[in-house]
Parts: sequence; C-alpha cells; structure tokens
Amino acid sequence: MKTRQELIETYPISWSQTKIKAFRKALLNWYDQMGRSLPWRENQDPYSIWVSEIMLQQTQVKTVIPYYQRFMTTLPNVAALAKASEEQILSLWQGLGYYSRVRNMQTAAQEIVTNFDGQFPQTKAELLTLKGIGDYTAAAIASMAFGQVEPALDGNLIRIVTRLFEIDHDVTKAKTKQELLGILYQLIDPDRPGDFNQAMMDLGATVMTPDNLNINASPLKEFDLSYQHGTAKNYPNKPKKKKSKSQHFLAYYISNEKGQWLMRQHQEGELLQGLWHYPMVEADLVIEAASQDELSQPFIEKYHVLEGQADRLNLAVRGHVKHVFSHRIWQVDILEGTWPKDLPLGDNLEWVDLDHLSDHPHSSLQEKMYQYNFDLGEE
DNA sequence: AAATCGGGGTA
DNA sequence: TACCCAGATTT
Repeated sequence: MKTRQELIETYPISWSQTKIKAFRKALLNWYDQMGRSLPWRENQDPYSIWVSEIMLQQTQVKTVIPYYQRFMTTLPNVAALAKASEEQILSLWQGLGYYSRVRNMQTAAQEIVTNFDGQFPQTKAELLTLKGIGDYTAAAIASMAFGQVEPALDGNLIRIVTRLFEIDHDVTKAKTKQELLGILYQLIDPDRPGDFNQAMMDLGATVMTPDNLNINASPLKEFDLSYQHGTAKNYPNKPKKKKSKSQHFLAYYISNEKGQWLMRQHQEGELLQGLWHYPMVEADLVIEAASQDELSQPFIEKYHVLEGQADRLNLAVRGHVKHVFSHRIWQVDILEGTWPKDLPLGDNLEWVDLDHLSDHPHSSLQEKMYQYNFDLGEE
C-alpha cells in the first residue's frame, strides 16, 4: 500500500488550486443545505460512527436505521458490546445479513478494551488493525470522528470520481482504487474531511446515482467531464458478475406433542454460521444415497439423529421456498413430519417454541419458512 | 486476484 | 433478470 504522498505523486490531477478550492466549496455548500439528517450524525462519538459504518457496508441507509437505533439502545458503548453474548449480537443483526460483520465488530470491541485501554484509536493505521475495519471504514471513522484527512472510498465516491475524470479503468482492480484514492487526497478538504466524505456520499446517494436520475441537480456539474460529454452512464466501469449457482435443499419441519419444532444451529464452515434453522440438507445427497421412499436417509447420515428411524417420521412435502444470496440461490422444499417420543436429539439440535425464539437467532430464509407455515395454517 | 459472505430495493 | 448498496476477509 502506497502512502498518501506517493499516491498524490503517482496520480496528479491537472486542476489548479483555485479550481480545487472552488470544488470543495461547491460540494460543502450543497452538503450544508441538502445533506441528509441521519441518526449517527447527531454527534461525533466514534462508537456511534463505527456501528453505523459497519451496518452500512453493502446495505442501504433505509434498511440500517431501525437496526442502528435498536443496537445503540441495547449496546450503547464499546464495553457493552465487548461483553455481550453471541445470541444477543446475532439477534440484533438478524435479517441484516453478512453476519460476520457483527462477530468481527465484537472481536474489535474486545481488542479496543485490551489493546487500547478502552479508548478508540484515532488514526487510520491503528483503526486498520481492528477486525472488520478495512480501508474504507478506517478512513470513514478517522475523518468523521477524529478529523483526520482521509478519503473514504466507498461505492459512491468511486462512481463520482470516475465520472468527474472519465476514468474507465476497471474499478474492481486494486490499482484503480489506488488511483482514485490518489485523486481524492488532492480533492479532500483538509478543514472538513469528515464532511467532505459524507457530502460525497450524500451526493452519490441522492443526485449522482447509478441510474443518473437527477444529474442536472448536481452541484459538481461544471467539474464533471462525464456530465459535459453526456457519458455518465459509462461510469464506473465494472465487469459483469457471474451468475450464481442454484442449489436444491430439503428442510425438515418436525414438531413434537408439546408444540415445539426442531431447529439446528449452523456450525463453523457452513453458511449462516451461528443461526438457527429447520435442519436442512442438500437434495443431491438424497438422490444419490436414498430411494424415493427414504427421503430422510441423508438426514440420518449427516446429523446422526434418526438412525434406523427414518420410517417413523411420516415425512411429507409441505411447501417450497426460494432464497437468493449474493453468490448462490437456494430452492428449499419443506418436509413436514412428527418426532417419535422416545428418540433422543443429536448435536446442535434443539426443540424450540415461541417463548424461546429470541434465544435462537435465525436468517431471513428461516423467517420465510416460518411464514410459509403460518400462511398455510390460516388457510 | 478471485471467491466468499445476506438481504432488500429497483429498472 | 441484473445491478446496486457508506466492503472485509479468506483463499
């Protein structure tokens, strides 16, 4: 990673100091009038900013706000987060996705307590040592909470800068990000670095959007080559994503006479680690390993809970749910069955009822599978 | 450098 | 559908 000075020398821009100052003024004047009012902007507390930045990774502002409010009320400071239970932090994150974010955040909270005496580190370099804080988030916290002159290069800034200078390099490449960072070190306002970053993000989110809807309202029009040439839609240059693979799963909705249902906690190495779902298994294993009337055989092998008892579950297909991840698609058949009273449970399996649902955080996929049952039940 | 990791909102 | 969203970590 090159230093700030090396980046500036490697990627100099042709603008005069006068033009650069005019750019900063146009941007910050717009921000002072049109900037969004958001919960985490009520103060400059680094913890508040940190929590919001982690939640906002690959997640839209509108989605984050209610999660942020609840998280800050429940775990209002670093010490509280460091001490919280796994169930609690996952429950606070339930439905938000990318669950390693909150696990990493708790690890970082513990690092702050032990390595930094409970005080938030103030430089980008120190922030980068914390788990879950990468180049963007380190710069965001350093600038917004501590006034450090560090550009926070997120998707908004990538889009704006590539348009301003008509940079057509592939923005998924590390070298292109270095180039954009070098340019931004020259543009960023040293007197208001945090506001500069947030102004750029607000502008990207509301005016200079991917679909380019309100480009005429941009305060940066006169600085924007893509606007002057009508080429904004070409930026940023990003290769197309590969199609995600579809996988077929079976989920087992199994109840007992107490009105409880069976759930299994996903283990390390599995998707949705730590979260609770109906026990699930890939249907391929079923096809390979069992005949048509022994659908539960792979379930037996995988979880060792039903050995020799497959025919006692009275399994029947109840419904189907589709769930889309960023990198794969799950088609899930739900099989319903009942549990023999004398059969013990295997590892990672528990009986759960409504009173204990909050102790068993689950994904949106599981939420859909619940909903499917409720919908059917009302018919 | 490329793959992994959620989920929701749009066109 | 396909793309985007205040990305970071692992392979």
